[in-house]
Amino acid sequence: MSREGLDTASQILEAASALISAKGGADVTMAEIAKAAKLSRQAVYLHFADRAALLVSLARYVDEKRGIGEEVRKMREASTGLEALRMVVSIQVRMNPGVWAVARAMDAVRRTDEAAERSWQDRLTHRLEGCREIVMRLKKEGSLRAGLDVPAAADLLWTITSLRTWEDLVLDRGWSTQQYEKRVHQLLLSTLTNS
Amino acid sequence: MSREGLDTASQILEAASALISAKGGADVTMAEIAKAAKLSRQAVYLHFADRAALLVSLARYVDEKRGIGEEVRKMREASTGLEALRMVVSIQVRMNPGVWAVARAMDAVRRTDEAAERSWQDRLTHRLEGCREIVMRLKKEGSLRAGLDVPAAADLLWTITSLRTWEDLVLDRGWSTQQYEKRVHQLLLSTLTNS
DNA sequence: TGTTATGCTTTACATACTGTCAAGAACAGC
DNA sequence: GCTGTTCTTGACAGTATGTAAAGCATAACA
Repeated sequence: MSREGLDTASQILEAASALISAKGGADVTMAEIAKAAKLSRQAVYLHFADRAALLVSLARYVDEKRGIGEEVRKMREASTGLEALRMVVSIQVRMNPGVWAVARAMDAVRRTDEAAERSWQDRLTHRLEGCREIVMRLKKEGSLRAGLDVPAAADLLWTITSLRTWEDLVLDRGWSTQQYEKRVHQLLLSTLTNS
Repeated sequence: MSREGLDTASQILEAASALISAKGGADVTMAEIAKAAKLSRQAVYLHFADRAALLVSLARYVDEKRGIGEEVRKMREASTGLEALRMVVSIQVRMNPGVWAVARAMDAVRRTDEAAERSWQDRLTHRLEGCREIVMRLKKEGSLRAGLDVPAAADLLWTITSLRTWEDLVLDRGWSTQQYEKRVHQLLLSTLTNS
């Protein structure tokens, strides 16, 4: 609780975030995290009930650090649905690199851990809600492609702009940031809109 | 090596496949697999060097059992690129339910295991090659959307028809098989073709 | 019929990680 | 100086992977 710097829990999350990003995977042990945070392994358990709880907090921490909330707020205030659509892709491009490794770690444990699964579903439905809003704006503005109902369009927007798709195209297929942004935007336009 | 039935390795893979499908995840231990195959845990290690080797073999086994090779062959012999495009989606619908759980298990271990990662990349590039063939047929037949180059189109086809997208839409978002088939086909048409 | 090779079992062990527990040190505020 | 909080140290139980060694059962072989 020193006046300068972060509290201990945040120090742990910071260290964990750095470690997971560096190793690029979920295979980070509690001992490694503790060491990186310059604490004993047991001290970590004084702040987080278990590994899953730490990861859940970590996901939230990484989001906040990246200022995702602010970005999403800006997107909501876009002048048109079409503009919001463009911004969604832009946000993915800027946020995903820093979020990816931690998200992978979450995804890996969520099958076996109840808390992680709930946290995952929270984030999932939250993003889905954002997609639904955009699609409804498109519809309201007459931009939504004919014969496409709102729920289906929202689901499509959601999966096309997912971290997984980004991972496929950028990390596996080696698309540059510019290529991803341009092509996925075009994909969304031809899929969801009548333009 | 009994005349009737499978050999021991196949018995193990069969048991592992059933277990992973039943539990729907990668959290299956070697002891559980052995028990399901009615063998001692050590006997499993007589047939597979380690857990990763077992999973790699398992992926191949599940593919063969489902007859994926035959399906892909049929798709290659489709009369037109547009027809092949329709068949890709159809294959996903029929194969993914039985392949999904095993693929999840593979995906989970591939970050930490070299053999699993190589096997994963093999399958990945193989499917990607199939996507490239289809896109080239589209181009040859003049169906490819204007301004879309072949590599980019192949990557898009590949990620849109991936197991992950299927998982997102069918398992997470609850799309029915018919909905997935129809909508994803439509998505591919409006994204990749000029129709 | 005896011998041998194969496939499997049993038991034990080394290693690594998670999570728990208890005793004590360091250090703050009062 | 006392007390409460935070952290450390060390130990422990439980579970998983993977290795090793000795023995058993059986089918093929001579």
